[in-house]
Amino acid sequence: MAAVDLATHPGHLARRLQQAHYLLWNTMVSEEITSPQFAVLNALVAEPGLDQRTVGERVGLDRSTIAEVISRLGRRGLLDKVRDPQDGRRFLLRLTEDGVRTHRKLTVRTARMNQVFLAPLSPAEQTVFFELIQRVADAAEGLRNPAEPLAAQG
Amino acid sequence: MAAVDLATHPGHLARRLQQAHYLLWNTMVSEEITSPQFAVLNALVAEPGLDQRTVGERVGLDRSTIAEVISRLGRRGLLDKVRDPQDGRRFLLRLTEDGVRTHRKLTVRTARMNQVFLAPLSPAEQTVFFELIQRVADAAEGLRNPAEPLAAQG
DNA sequence: GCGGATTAATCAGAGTACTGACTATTTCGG
DNA sequence: CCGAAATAGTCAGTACTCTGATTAATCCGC
Repeated sequence: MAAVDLATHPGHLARRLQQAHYLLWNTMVSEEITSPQFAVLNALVAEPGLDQRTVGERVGLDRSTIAEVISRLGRRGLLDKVRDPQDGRRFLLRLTEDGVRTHRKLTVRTARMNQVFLAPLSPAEQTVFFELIQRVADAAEGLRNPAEPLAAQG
Repeated sequence: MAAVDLATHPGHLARRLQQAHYLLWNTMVSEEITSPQFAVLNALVAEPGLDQRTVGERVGLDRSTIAEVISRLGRRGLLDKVRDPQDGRRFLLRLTEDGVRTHRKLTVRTARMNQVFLAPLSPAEQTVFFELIQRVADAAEGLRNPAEPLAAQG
């Protein structure tokens, strides 16, 4: 009997947390626009004219995934994609009016959903919740991209 | 400028946390066996002979996903699947020797990985981290399956 | 013991997410 | 200015994740 308790495995908890969120999003926010899609809309509201790669960086999606998400949003007429005249490798992204409207509508619903989602925690606990998750995620992302070249190691 | 700060959105944080975990798992634990696959192996070490649906329940995966995960583990010879003679709808699952060996090996590596992943938090913070995530996830899952029929509600 | 409801599993379809290989374009050293 | 390196984006392949529809087997009321 060498089984472990998955409740002490942060990866397992992270997955369960995300699943629970996905479910609530589906019922309280939108069945069409997903959470990552909303994140992309949001990034383009904040900084219109970003290129695809940078949007991915802002919302934490790799080049392949961001390409698919953007292609879906484009098909639904929520954003436009034009070649950068200054750099023919880039596509510049900008929300359509419909995209802006959709973002506005979902922003309200998302706020409501977050309240329900976090309701089991007191305001003080919510602050801790955000802070701890962020610290763990930031640190792990840091392991990925070693900013400074490491010195010799055995 | 109506953009929101995604750092205050638990869904976004959950996704980032999971991605960070995925990455670390890949480098520190296994490139072949994924974290959900390990969860299935673990469930079958704890309770050999479970059926597919129950395994899904234990690890938090729906019927479709668990079917695919199990089919992959079966293809790799890590588990066996036999019809329940008592109930012809069910498949009973049991790890092969190779499956048990793999679980044992990954258990060690997973423990190491969890230490690295949680290193940014003090032991006290780690406890809080687990507790808060679990409470939020449990509550959201509870919204999904109303255990007892609710009384009248306005 | 027949027939409808329930339950276990599969299948089709959509979306997210990664890696590795490739193409197109730009940048920069000589 | 030419060619190598770097960069943006695409494509193929794999895996996870959900929903809704379908199939097969069991359960249960009569």
